[in-house]
Amino acid sequence: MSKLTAQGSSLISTMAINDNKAGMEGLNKEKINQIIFEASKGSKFFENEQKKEEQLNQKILEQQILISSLSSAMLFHGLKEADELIEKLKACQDLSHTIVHVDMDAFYAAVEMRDDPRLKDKPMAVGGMSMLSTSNYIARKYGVRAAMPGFIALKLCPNLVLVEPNFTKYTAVSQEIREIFAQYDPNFSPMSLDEAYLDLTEHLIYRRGSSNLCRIFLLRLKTDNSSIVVNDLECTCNLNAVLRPSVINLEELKINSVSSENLQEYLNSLDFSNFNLPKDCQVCNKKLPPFSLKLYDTTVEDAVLEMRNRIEQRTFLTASAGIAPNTMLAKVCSDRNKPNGQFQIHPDVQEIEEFMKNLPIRKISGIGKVTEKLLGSLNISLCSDLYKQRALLYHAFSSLTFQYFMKITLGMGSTSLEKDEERKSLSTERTFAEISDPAQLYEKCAELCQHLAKDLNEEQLMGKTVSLKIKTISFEIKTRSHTLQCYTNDEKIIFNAAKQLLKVEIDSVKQSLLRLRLMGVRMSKLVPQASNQVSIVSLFHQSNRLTSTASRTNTHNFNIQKTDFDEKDFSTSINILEANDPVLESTMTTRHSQKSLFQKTQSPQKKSIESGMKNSIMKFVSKSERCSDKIANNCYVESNIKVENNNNLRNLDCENSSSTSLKLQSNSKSNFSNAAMQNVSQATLISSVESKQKTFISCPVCGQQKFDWPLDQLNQHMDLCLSRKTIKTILQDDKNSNKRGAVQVENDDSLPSVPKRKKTQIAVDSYFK
DNA sequence: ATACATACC
DNA sequence: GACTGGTATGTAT
Repeated sequence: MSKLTAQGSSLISTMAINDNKAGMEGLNKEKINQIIFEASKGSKFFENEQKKEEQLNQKILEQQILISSLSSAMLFHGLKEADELIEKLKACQDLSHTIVHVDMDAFYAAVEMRDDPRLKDKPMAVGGMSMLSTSNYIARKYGVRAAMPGFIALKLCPNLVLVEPNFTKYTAVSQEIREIFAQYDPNFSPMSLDEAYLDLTEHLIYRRGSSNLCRIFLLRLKTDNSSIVVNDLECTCNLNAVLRPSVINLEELKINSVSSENLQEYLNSLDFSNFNLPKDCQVCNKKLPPFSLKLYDTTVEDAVLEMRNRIEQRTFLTASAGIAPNTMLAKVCSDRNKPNGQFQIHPDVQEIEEFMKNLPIRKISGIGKVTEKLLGSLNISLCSDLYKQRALLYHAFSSLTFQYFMKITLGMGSTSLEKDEERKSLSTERTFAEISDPAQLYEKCAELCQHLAKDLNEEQLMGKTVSLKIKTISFEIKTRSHTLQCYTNDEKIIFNAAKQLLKVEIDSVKQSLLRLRLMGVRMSKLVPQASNQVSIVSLFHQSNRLTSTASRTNTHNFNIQKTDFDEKDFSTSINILEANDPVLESTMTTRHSQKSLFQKTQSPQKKSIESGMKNSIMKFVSKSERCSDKIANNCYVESNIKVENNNNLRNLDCENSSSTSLKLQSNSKSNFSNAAMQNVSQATLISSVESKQKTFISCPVCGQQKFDWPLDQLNQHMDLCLSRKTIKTILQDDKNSNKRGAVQVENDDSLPSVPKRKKTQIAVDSYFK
């Protein structure tokens, strides 16, 4: 602090170099900060940072005032509350899991160095002049790091080599490491292309009972300690896939006869030239490299070492790992011995306490530079300080944040990896050279909406809330959002909403221009698009056929009549695109699209088995029970839904149309508008019978029938029915068997640092395959 | 429901 | 000269 302010009012603390990252210890921070400062000062960006800094200082000031106004009685109360919470937390501390966080070392940079050895001894970074994704360890010595603009990095390190990112390549490598992860935890939780959490608890049980053979792997012989050296003539295929089966096969009997203690020695003594092994790789035809055999123990350390070695053999890249009883600690541990190392915190309260004592709060995932500074003003810099200042924290922060802090100080975190929650939002944004011409702004907006609609369609999603994000040339960020009447992924409807949000902003700076450097569009409140909308339409036809009085129903009935926005609220002269026929047809296939550099990808298991309809039912049901106990219930709900769903389909197929109904989100005027059809994605459809322009609808839950039941009323009715009847019955048994303690905080759900994955929608039995 | 801020990679 | 892009979530209103 003092050093920074000593340089004048100028240097911004939150902008200063962050030496938190591995490989950045003991830098000449002062010099680096000076260079960053010189490169930044006077820029719009810098001015905005100053503004933010002032706001933060203001917040700190207010916090100080609040703190100093606390009476000793209040402080005592805070202390009491804190201690009570801590007791409850301790009571439900779970040390029975073995969580591992695996993180590739300088991932993008490492891939580039692997593929271009000329980079190996040079400072390099992946990214461009305006932003870096990552840097190698040589560059880090100069203070060059991820999230730093390239032009500043070049000032810090004039010899820095910039490499354009190649995401296709990183994704391919990511695929390879995930294949390995899956062998240790099929339910692993990827956080980005280069890192994942694994729950090794089950693997370790299996491992302890496994034969030595299962724990022997091939390692290429290294000429030095650091990295595998490959020459051009040698095979670089997956060595353990190509050769391990034959080696193990040949040696099986002997290996089984040697005692575990002597086995490694025996493996070292083997001379493979005597073996009848292929000399060349059957995949690439190149010469197979010389190798040794390594036996790994049944311990966690060896399991993780084995995994890391296999990653290296497979990708020629190194990974670091952290082993601990929860995700929060595992994450911190994986950073401890980076690069190419691992660290374990054993499931022991004393050891955890000892570890937390001197751990800087900034190391905890979820505590960033702002929270660090905020807490710094309360003399908190280590995790143990959170405990010391617990009485203050109780008063200074929301109860959620307070709980989060208390959990940190106790070294507690999530002990399960709840996987693959459906995404909550999808967005696209672009930075550009200043645009202020309204026509061009609308044009940009249209582009973004087109992009977003494409992504939504590729992911088979529809959303309800459209948000516009803008960043002015002075880096001020604004978001404006509007929730539509119904779910959509139609480009025109999205644009119609976005353009009107944009219009308000353009109009609001009256007499002058809205000058932007960035625009983005986001869709949230997502539901899966019914994957079989076409067949649903045909089901309408089918049910019509069943009813002699049925009137014609065709797709034109579903056309949207007007745009979703109220025209009176957002009258606009811009008329580039009008909302039209949203797409009714969609395919059954689920396509994956590669998104951000860091985005998690969903597990393949899930996507392949879900139909849109089932998804929507799951979504609907889960919403009501979102906060309840998860895994067990979900499995149960899941299987019930499956049955119900099948029954539904059977009902449709046969003539039993006694219960005919449709649950739709509120809708208007026309019996079944197009928008309503889109809402089928979150509908439970059994069947529908139309007669003489009127519709006879019955609730699929209770069977109650009504003539021309207004959709919003039916909706409400079904909400009630489902939540009251279905869910309650389904969950009744579980509630009994799954008693939940009075301690709310046991569940990590709402805490910032916890990697959140909601429920597992994979069928129960797939776990055991 | 909306806006903004913080955090993560 | 130049300071990203995508997602989630907490806080405040």
